Amino acid sequence: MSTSPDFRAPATTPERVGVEGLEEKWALKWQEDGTYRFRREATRADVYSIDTPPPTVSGSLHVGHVFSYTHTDVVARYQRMKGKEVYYPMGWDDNGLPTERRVQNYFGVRCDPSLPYVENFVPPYEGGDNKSSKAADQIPISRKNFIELCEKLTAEDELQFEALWRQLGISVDWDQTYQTISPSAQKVSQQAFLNNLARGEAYQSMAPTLWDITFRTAVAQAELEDRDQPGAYHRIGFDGPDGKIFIETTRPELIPSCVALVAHPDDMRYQAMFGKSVTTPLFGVEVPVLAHRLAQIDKGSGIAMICTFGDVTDVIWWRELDLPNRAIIGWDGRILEDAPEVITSKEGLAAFAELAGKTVFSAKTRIVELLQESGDMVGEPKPITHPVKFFEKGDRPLEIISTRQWYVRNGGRDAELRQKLLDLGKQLKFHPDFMKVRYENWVNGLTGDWLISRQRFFGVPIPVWYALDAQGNPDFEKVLVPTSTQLPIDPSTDVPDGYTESQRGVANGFIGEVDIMDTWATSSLTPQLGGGWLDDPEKFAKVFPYDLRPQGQDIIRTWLFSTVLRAQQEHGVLPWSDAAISGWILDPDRKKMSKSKGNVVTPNDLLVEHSSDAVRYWAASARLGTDAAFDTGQMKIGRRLAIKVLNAAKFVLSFDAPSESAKVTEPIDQSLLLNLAQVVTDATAAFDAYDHTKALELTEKFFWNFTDDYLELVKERAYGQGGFNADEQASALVALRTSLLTLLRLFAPFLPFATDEVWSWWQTNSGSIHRSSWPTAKELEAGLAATNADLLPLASQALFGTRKAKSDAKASMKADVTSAVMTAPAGVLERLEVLSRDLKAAGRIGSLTFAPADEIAVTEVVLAPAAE
RNA sequence: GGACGAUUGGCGCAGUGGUAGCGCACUUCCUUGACAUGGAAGGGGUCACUGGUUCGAACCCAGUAUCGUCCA
Repeated sequence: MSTSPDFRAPATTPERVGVEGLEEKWALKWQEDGTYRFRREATRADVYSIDTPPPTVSGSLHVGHVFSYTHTDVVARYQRMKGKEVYYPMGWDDNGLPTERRVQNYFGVRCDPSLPYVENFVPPYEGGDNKSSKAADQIPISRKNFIELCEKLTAEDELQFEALWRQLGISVDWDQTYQTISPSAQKVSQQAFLNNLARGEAYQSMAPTLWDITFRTAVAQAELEDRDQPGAYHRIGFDGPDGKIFIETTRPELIPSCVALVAHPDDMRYQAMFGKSVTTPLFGVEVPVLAHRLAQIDKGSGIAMICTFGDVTDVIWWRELDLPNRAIIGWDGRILEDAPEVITSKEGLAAFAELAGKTVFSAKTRIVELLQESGDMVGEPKPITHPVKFFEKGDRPLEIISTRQWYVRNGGRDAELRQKLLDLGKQLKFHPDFMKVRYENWVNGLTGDWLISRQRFFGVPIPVWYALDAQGNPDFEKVLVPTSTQLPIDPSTDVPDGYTESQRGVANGFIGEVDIMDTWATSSLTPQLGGGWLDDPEKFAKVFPYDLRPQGQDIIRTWLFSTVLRAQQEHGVLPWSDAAISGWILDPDRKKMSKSKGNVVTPNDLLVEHSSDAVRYWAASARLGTDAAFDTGQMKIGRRLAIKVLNAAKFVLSFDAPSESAKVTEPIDQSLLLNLAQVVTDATAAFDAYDHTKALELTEKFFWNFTDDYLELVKERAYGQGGFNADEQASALVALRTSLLTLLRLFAPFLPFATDEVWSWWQTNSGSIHRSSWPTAKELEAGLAATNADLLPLASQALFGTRKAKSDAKASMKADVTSAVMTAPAGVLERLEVLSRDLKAAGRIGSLTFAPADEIAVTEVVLAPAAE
């Protein structure tokens, strides 16, 4: 049991203080004491819940992690001290491609689902260099073996992450962890999908799909990025009724899949051609010439060939102009063996045979030769640079192929849902507010539903089977679903109700869906995963909707958006009330730090070198949404601050505790507490507005004023020297201890190690400072005369005058002054005279007189002869 | 090309209408009994540019430039 903090409590201070070793000591103590454990008996109103996007465990630890997680932790600690029961779980994102990739490189294996499981499989090596190794050198293993290795490696990675967070002092409840691939996560993910399906929010569709040929998987809009690539315009003639029509294309290899030519309806050059037909070169296929607003008059020759499919504009044309599908690119990125049925001529089939089986690249080379031989191509290819769509994790251009995929409605094709999501975005409080625009831009820019099928191995299976008809062909309209109690399932090994395993793949039997879900389909459920949606509904009711979602600005369109979407579908509400967006870490050249640039610093070394409090100080000095420079200088300041806190505390606590009856009677002491009360008020307001940097700045500024000026000013009185009586001494002691008690708590969210260290010297009956109460202005101001507030800044100016006089005289600050005259404007002079005795003691001034003048200064200083 | 943000002393930043601030670095001084992992004093900026509003602009408005991020 702990009691309220008591400034009179006796203290035991160490001989020497330092920040070394505090991390190990306190991380252990907090763990033993369960300092950050969530107490679920709290009411919902008393809970503050945080939904942190789980870090990708297979990614490397990055100083950016330290940065943004500190921002969140500062808020968590503040809220805890405000009396909230903080629910701060930690998840591990071990689901998906990054893990697959890392396992391949780390163990030198790759997944081949056709292989059987091998008991006690030993991978060729462990601890790969994390560089991409050649697929040919990797040993193929079964899906089950592969997944076992994924799980083994992620478990190791999780331990590393946890150790770092503990060392950094992130106040996570380590009893509340979750993974995005664990059985319970799979259950949540599959249940949410089945709910989507039941409500008509999930559907399957045969559609042109952006396809990464390296990963052999479909890719969603959120995972796309444009990259400028070299290409070349090939000028190619199509035979028309009135002679040749020339197009310029970067993809001549797609001529066999050409379904039409298209020009802008206003383009005068092609008015006469609209509605007529032309014939494709080499393949002799008749295709129409059509008009569409998306054709660019000023691009190339102004008329383009529509293929199925060369780019996303082709997909739009294909859809809007109702064109046939003549796909020629397969899942492996090679030209299909069979030509489209529309190619019937002997010459056409012969030309296609030249391309069949080739990669897109080789097919392009060959068809250019063929076109040049036939004279259908004019001149040489004209090099250009143009934007090409890539999978953000891929390194080859995406192709568009037609496949059956599962989709989740996201407002991209539904104005009503889109508006609903925009409205929810307006309700969500972004910090800083301007980040909201990124969400709105994304929602407004959605062009289609969310494709969630992935043709990968390590992930959450789409939990459905399909019935097979009498011929043994799948009937994708007959979707067989599991019951909730069966989850999680793997359709490739589990069997739907009403069937037996022997019916798998046979006529009138069933087959399992082989695809897994997009990682976002699970990651968008972190509120549900972390809060116990299915397993612990009682807890879920206490933490959902959450109070805070902290995250980076880069994942607003992915993580934030998809989480809002799923919460809207499942619960009809926002998943959180506030979103705190951290900025980037920039290197000294103002470039974003990233592994590929080789400018990343290892967080562990930083924490050891500067201390965790110091690194936290640097991170906490950056405002939300603002990019911060990686700055070890700022860490050194943080380290100095932490040490200063320890030393100042040691000094204050070196005096005997004042008696029960002691009161703050001296005007300057009252002024100190009144000024501190204002800091408490302002810092609290700043925290409530998610402006932690302002709270830190205010506290820090006051603290330096406290040590540099106030401590010096009342030192003599606190020692009971210089002719002060016991009441006057006691007044200083109460003020000193009360201030320290308050300052420690104001600093606690930023410097959790140093502050709890001091707390343990002193508040031995009060438990951890991190479970103590946040200070209030009210408790400081009680019984004080508000009119004294102005004295502290005046005292600082007066001390400054004294120091300047000594500094100008090149004398030691300790030098005795025989006499001096302090000047100040008339009204101020009376106030300063109140401080006369403290000022004389602090400045070692024998005789201090006061005189009116425009400015506060110390003049006519007569230094005592230096004593030998 | 669009959206958003930034531009303040050598560096990193604060400052949203009333005579430019902080930290680091720099110069000089002080080894004082909490702290040399310290302290004191000092030098250094026409607040990116151009217009406008205003008695008054780093701050509000319009435009320009440069940088960054996201999206095309």
